[in-house]
Amino acid sequence: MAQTTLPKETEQKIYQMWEEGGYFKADPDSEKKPYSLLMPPPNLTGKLHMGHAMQHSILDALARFKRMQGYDVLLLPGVDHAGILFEGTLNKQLAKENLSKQKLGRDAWMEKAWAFKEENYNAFHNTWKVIGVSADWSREVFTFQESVQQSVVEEFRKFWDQGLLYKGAYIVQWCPKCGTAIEDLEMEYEERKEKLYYVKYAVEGKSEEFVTIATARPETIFADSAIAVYPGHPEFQQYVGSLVINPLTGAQIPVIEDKRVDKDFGTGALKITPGHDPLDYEVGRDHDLPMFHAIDKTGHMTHLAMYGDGKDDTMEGFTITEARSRSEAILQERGAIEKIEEYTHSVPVCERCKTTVEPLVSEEWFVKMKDIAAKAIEHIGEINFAPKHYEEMLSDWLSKIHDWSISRSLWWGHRIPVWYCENSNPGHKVGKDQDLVISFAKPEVACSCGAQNWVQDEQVLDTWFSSGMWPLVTLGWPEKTKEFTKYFPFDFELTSPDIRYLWIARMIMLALHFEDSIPFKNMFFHGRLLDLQGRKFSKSLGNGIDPDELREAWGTDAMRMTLYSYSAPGRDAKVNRQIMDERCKSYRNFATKLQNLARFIYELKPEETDGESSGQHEDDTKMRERMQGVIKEVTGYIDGFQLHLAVDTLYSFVWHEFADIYVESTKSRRAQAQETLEYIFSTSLTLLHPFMPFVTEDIYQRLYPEEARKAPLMIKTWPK
RNA sequence: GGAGCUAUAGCUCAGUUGGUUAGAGCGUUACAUUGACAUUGUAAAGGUCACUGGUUCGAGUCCAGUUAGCUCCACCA
Repeated sequence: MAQTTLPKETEQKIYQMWEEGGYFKADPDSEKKPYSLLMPPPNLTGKLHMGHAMQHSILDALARFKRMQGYDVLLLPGVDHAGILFEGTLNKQLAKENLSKQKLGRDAWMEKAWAFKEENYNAFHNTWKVIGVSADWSREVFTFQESVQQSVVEEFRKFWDQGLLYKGAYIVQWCPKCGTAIEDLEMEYEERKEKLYYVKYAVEGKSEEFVTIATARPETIFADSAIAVYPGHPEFQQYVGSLVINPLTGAQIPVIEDKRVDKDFGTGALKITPGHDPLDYEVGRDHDLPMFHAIDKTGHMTHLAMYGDGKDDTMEGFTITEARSRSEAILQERGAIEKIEEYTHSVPVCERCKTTVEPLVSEEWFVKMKDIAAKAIEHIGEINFAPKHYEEMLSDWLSKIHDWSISRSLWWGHRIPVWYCENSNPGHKVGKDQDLVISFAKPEVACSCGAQNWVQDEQVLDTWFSSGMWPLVTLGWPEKTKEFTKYFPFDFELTSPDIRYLWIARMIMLALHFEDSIPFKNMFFHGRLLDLQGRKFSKSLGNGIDPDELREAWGTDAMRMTLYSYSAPGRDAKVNRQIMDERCKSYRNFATKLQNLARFIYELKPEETDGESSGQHEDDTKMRERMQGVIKEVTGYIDGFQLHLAVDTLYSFVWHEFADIYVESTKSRRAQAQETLEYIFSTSLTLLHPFMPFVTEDIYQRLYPEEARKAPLMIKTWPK
């Protein structure tokens, strides 16, 4: 007796049969009405996990359902190059071989990167195919393939022509480990117990008078350019306009007043360090304060970290942690510390590598988002969200949007397609008149110096700059291909709620901006599978469940059914391996039930009619009516993306209404009921196919060899 | 500080538009077994649907509030 729903080899054979039959392929030339589904491209790191298995199972069920309903279905697959994540993962691996970006250099590193890409990429295909995804593999897209690179250049060029791009030195969140700017959305906060230092700044000319500030980061005192107090500070107001002495550098800095200083925090006075804090950056800008950098992009102290005139009075090269304790010691020595408090606060860390993020000023590219977001807000109602309330959440976020920082100091990504004339000293300002060309390849024209001394911008684009275009680039944008005409906007897209702002909001904005259209008609947010404590599955926690293991243990169809049972829109579920096994087991048993029903109904068919009239018994009529009801219910549930209800309905109908009650009741009048038995069973098989494609196809092939020779169950007409 | 989600059987979850005795899987208990199926069947135990109030002929379902948990956004000198 089989342990799984079907032997692996049988599943493989069936998949191969489908694929060779060309049933996965969309046909833009066909007369059939289109139904297009877009696979969220998994990140090119590691293997596919339970969340992917969930997404792909849902997509596949819908695709199969629509195909059976006679649509020309396009299930478009692809993979995301996952800029920062991929680069981080690769660098970690390289570190084990004692290699690094620096050691390898760009070209050698890229070679490694492409090899790593291949490795991951192939692993993806295996998982996809074994779980039965009926995607049109001939149209698969990788976000870093050349055609997409060309599309991204067009995207960039259009933004530029529309005056929506700008480049400049702004304060950004910088991850020293990844070596790049990241966005607010790519940070998370870690609660940390640190110290809050109350530091005294002596008032110039009055050695006994001080302005005291509270800071958690004494190492940034080197880059202070002012002290700000809130307006009307009872103690410090009198010093506004005076100078105070920086207790580390000895520099004189002004005391200013600013209403952004919180009078309830610390002493009501704030040191202003425009180079290393976003709020200070703004205050500094508004007060025309100079900007200093005491910390560099690698997280080490710069030459500004001088606390005396001596050659050795420097912290240059110190890490931030080292500099902090050293600064504390020096301030103590100098009597500049009034007190130190225990202080628990949240520290921003890089979501990818958990390194503390340093705000600093860097030269980056930005897209002006206000108008783009406004248009998205205007049209977002045209998208049908499941669950409904996500529409408002996205709309809220869009209304509070800020400019999008799109450049990343990485190598794995779409290179910014901007070429500067090497000799024209592009400097740090980029304006429309700059000697600059937007181009995928090196421009062939002469630049201002008369030769072709073009150099390309060193940075790459944020990975979401290309994935935000996913619904467009997968259909050949900006070309108006026949695929684009037929399949855009997509009928269905889904994702985990985690990336609704990073990704979903971007796709909506970009499609409306460039094509005046929503990117998809239905947007489905599935819930997440969490561990019993409600934590996300992660490598570091080791709490993940490998979909491959479930598949091996119970069979693909059993795993798919389990995932559908957890697919209620927007509902998370807490599971562990045991709970998943229990569900899988019940669906594996269900598959066995189907096989046994098939054997009973078809193989143990009565030879002769047993004298009963072949006319229908009252039970038969009732059963057929009930079947009609089930068809309606299931169709309705799938149309409403309630796969969990569809699956539930079929499970209890087939097992408990049909097998347990009806089939039992026909044993005394078997011949008379035979026709109805076959009708109910084959119809159920058809209805189950989108969810349990392998078992149902396998049974169908055996029971209906004649029909199956012409066409598999996969494209049998959906019952009405 | 702002927003959202969740609370139903021992566990994990369903419960479509408010309508008789609130469901499933697993678990528990008793019984059944040689003609499709022990990967089974029959039956049973187990729920004041978080709490309080409201709307209604009628509320797990709608409204308000309370409590608890989770998530997101903003801020964190």
